[in-house]
Amino acid sequence: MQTTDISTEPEAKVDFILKAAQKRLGLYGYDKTTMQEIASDIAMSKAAVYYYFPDKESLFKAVIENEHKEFFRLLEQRIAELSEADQMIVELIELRHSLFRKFLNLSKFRLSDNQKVKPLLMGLYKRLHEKETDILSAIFNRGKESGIFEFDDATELAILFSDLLQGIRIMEMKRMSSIEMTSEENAHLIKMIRDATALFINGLKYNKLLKSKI
Amino acid sequence: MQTTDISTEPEAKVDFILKAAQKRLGLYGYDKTTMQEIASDIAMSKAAVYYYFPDKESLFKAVIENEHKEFFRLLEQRIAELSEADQMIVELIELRHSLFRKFLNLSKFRLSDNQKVKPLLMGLYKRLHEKETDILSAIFNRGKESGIFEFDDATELAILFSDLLQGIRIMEMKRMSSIEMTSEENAHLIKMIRDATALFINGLKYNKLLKSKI
DNA sequence: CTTTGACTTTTTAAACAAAATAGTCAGATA
DNA sequence: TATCTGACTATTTTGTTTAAAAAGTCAAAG
Repeated sequence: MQTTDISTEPEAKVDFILKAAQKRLGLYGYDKTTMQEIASDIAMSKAAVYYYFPDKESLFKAVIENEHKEFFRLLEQRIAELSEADQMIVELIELRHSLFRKFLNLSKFRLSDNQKVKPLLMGLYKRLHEKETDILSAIFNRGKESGIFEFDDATELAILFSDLLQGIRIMEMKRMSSIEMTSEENAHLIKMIRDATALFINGLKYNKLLKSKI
Repeated sequence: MQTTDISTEPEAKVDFILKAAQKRLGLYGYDKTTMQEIASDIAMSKAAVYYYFPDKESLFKAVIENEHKEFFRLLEQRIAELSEADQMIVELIELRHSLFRKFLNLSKFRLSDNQKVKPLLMGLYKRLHEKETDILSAIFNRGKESGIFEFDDATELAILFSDLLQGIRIMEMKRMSSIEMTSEENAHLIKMIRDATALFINGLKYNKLLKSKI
């Protein structure tokens, strides 16, 4: 878990700690990583870590927020390169899946479900979900304007789609043998997500055809 | 919780116990109902209940299997009265939703998640899921034959649809304020299920249109 | 064949002690 | 001054024992 040498710039040090924390968090989850371990990974004392972050919760919150920010940055960049709404949705689910994989253990909050951390994770997930549905709404509306989709309420539709994807993830995780996700399991999950997405998109297109014929 | 008088027929006595157990199970879940309570509810001694059922697990297993049997009996009866595949699917999700509501506390296995009961519940859920996907497969195939649906693999499709519905239920439950489900929450859940189903069906119809045009 | 009260066994819950980890701080270092 | 550390305290988690509750058994009775 030892990472390369420590940067001396003040700003970069924070990033350095974040990166170390991210590794542990992604692999073992909140409860199973100690502040001492993170400090040791980057050859710092625990107290030094506390110099940059007031407490464990803040550190992990920063890690997750960082990751979410990166997700949305990448997503908006990729979407900007596309013109059709259906392609944008496909791009979104692919990127969203990598984010999910990165924080697999966080999603598996059955084990190590510290009652104190739950509100934090819930809050962060809620924000992610909200921003995701905002972007989805915008994409759906774009599809409506360009004349390939038809529906009533873009926000409701976005929430439904987002829930549906999360639901598929949860169901597939329940089937998983151990804590870890094998590559077969991952392949199956991403296939289900793609299939569901394709059907969903086609449903919206069918709605459009129905309306056009009237 | 006192139920009316006890039947004296030997066969009916089993049903009587099952009914009493069902009430408790549906309301409080496995861990929070004792054999003594069930016995008291129907003015029997605990030992008498044990005369009919070897242990607690068998009793509750019988309760759930009973309910599943009833669900499939009703479902097949209703389906037989319909001619179109899309209508059948709608009928299925409505009936399935009432079954879900009946055993809400069982689904909420966060609280009172006795590690010993989980395998039992998992096994029973698996069987329900399998039979449900079998029926769904048959319906999808019927829709394909009658020329309104198009897809590759009916079984995969059925599993996807069933997972997707269960996922929506789980997501909605996570949003629920307390243990109980308010009528607003129920209304929202059934709306999401209906919307998702409608889109799913339309997706299959769009696939058919695409194929026809080629 | 069915039921029961009294019984034993197993499981859950409470209380407490021990170990691990989070978080603090005065002083060192550069 | 800003950064860092070892040694410290406070809190949380874990393990252990004990008491209470619930599961499960059985000889005897109706």
